[in-house]
Amino acid sequence: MARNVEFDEALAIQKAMEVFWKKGYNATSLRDLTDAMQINSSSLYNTIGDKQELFVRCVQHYTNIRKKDWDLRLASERSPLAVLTDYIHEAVNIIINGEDSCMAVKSAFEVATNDERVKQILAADDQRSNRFLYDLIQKAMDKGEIKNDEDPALLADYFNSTWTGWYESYILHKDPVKIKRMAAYFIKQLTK
Amino acid sequence: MARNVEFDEALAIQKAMEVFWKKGYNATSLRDLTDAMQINSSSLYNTIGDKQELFVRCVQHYTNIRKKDWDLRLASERSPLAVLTDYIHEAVNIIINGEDSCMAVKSAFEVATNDERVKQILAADDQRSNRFLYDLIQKAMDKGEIKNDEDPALLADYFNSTWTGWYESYILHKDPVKIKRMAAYFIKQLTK
DNA sequence: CTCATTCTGAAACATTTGTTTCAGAATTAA
DNA sequence: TTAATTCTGAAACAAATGTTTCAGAATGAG
Repeated sequence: MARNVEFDEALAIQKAMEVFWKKGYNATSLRDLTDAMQINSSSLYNTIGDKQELFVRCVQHYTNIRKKDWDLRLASERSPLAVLTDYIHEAVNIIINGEDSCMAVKSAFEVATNDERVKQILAADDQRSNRFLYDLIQKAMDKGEIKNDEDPALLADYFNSTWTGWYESYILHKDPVKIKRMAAYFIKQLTK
Repeated sequence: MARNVEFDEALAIQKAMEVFWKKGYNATSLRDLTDAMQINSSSLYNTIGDKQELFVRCVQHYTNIRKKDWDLRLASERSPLAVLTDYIHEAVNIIINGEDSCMAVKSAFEVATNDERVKQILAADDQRSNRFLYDLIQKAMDKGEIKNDEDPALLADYFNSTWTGWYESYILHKDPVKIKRMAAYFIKQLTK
């Protein structure tokens, strides 16, 4: 037959994702992308497609990574509450030390309103995040690690939406203490 | 001397703000703006300045409106808790019925990371929002309307960052019940 | 090796972008 | 009215945008 694709598509998607993550969809040009991916635009259009398609693939990639992380944590042998508090502390560290906000959050506000496919991917991702919290809360309640006088689904919903505001706060104020105090209050609410 | 500016600048800013609000900064073109403002680009550049400057003015305008609303509510004769719960219910209605998410939130994620002036304006706005909540919580505690076993500043921080996630949730799931249930839990936490 | 097929690189594409130019219309103070 | 000044409209600007084209290099099957 004929020759195969020369570049590593997975790596190229990873590189493109990093650019989209940092600059956002609309502020990223095709040149920015092909520079980072180290491929020619003709190769891009031959294999992946146009800018929108590439973005969809990048968001997919981003949410896949998150999914793997949640699955790994859920499979842990440790106590549900410990897994949950660890997760929260690591989330705080990512907010405080990360170079950019969560790509899912940024994309929800910039792109999801106009692109149905992106919205679907992010909605599914949010649902998994929700489910992750729900499972941990439920298990922690069963084990008596936290009080069970509240609907775990409601708590999962509520806590799941809480992170987003922490990102915004850190963008505006760059105050690590603020985030840490909110996280501490968050955990205290669960356990007390 | 010479002739005066023909167009109503305040109205033009309002119109520009609506476009930026809906489409975001980067997805809005100068043509989009001049069409909505009904002025020629030469007039725009002569009076207000370039696209960035116009955006700054629009964000300013947006946050000014919010400030007025908070001041009005704080001046109310009603009980602090009633003012607070009313505010929350109205916020929920805006999320559920509004055509777009909060412009301050959208701009924080899309622009504030790259534009120092926008960041400053939004940080100041966030501080006022915080202060608004703090004052109400403090007053409600003094009046014994809510329990006072928690630092009001922490509560204000925490609650202030909570809204943002509700917007994201509504973009992704368009589920009014979800938002209402979170708001109810929110109020319950305060009062119980 | 041959040859059909597929990929790549560089250039070109038409649009759209944000911004500027400038002649002429409009205005105001004298 | 005059004259100095400032605004407006239409057109033009270079640069950047997303996308396509195509000749030739690379590849794998026979």
